[in-house]
Amino acid sequence: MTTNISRGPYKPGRIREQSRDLILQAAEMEFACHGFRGATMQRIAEFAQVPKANIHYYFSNKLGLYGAVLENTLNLWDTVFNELSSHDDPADVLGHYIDAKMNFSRTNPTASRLFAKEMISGAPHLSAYLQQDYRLWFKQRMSIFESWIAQGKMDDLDPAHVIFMIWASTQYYADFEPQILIATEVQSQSEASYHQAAKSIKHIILKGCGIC
Amino acid sequence: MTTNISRGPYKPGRIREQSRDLILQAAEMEFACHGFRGATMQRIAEFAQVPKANIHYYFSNKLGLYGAVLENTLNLWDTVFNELSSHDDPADVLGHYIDAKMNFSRTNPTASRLFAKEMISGAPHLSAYLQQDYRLWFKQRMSIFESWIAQGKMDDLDPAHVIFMIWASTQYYADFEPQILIATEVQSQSEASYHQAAKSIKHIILKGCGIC
DNA sequence: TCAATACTTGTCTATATAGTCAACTTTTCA
DNA sequence: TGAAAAGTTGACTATATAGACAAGTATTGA
Repeated sequence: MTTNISRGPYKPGRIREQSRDLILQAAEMEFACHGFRGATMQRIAEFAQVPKANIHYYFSNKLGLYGAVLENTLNLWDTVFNELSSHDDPADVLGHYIDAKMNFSRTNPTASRLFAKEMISGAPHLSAYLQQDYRLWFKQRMSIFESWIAQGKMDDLDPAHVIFMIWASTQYYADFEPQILIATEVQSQSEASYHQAAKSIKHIILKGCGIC
Repeated sequence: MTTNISRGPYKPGRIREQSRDLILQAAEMEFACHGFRGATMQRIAEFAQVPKANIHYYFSNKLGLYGAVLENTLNLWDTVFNELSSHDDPADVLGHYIDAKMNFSRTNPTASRLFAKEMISGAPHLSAYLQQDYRLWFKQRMSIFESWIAQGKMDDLDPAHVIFMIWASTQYYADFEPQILIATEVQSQSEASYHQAAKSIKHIILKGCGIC
């Protein structure tokens, strides 16, 4: 009857959480597939099976929705990032990290693709993240590699390139799936095939870095 | 005065070629940055500094333009693909191929990004290419690796994963440039830094595959 | 040089899209 | 149980976009 002023103080409630999650999930798919500009609110609404106006009830606008999706994704990344811990044995640490990253590619391919699309577009919405958390993480991990090199536990390689190779190889299985499916002549990548790929990557990275 | 029926038989002439190239170049940038749906004919026209109507004189529609851009890009790819030739010495062949691919990433980053975007979107416009040329190329190169393995010239690894690792690592430097720039704390990747990266990749791949 | 052909472009149209809004229903809790 | 808050949604608007078109200019070759 009266105008709905809403946005006042609200009671959390699970409806809000559920609806937001539903929309975020649909948005992740659409943004990952078509990028920020190519995605449409209409298609997101259809995927989520809610009217378009409902999206605008939960998210300020398209950019706000995209930001929320990105934030979700970055939280997932951070979890995997931290799997590369400091430890005495490089073989253990790197082997474990490669497994964790491959597992992420397998279970969160859409998040991986969303991130890749954003990067390829020049990361216009990620500069804050890249300058802060990512930069710090990278520096810290670099020093781990450097101490391994100093201790003669691995070859004298620029650690940056080793990290890039691990990221590139593991994300490839999520991002370039069509190419992989056709090359390997299967309909879909199984858990076993991911496992096999991880094994090959670990073999090449560890042996290639002189870690054995 | 009279209606322009054009599209009849035409005389080649250099104007046509020049204008088409100009538009194709602008379109490559726009499509690489925003994907097929996110790209707009208006922005392509602005980049190329021609009126939008001019684009429609040379290309049937947006999809036709995208197809022409993709075809251009695939021709470039094929050139680099063929650098992986059959030869007795795996170290020579792979080393040369990695150099060629890195060189491609450095000199054609936009082509690499366009291809990546298309892949991440599920390669809806590349199925013909993937099913034909690519599939054939892949099979042929697989057999080269297999013969090396049979001759004990390299470790017994699934060649597919080795090829994927080379592609992933080399394309990473074009596709994920923002991440690389921030991690390495430079403003732009120099030819020297690409060379250094290629050296690291060659070290890890060759040693990692037991080719020495 | 002149007519036919190739090329250019301002203007227009139909449609798709982001976002608004007010009326409505459901949920919550005192 | 009832009123306030939270959530839903159909209808609307302004704008952006792909594409058409006709009237023009430039180029070419007989």
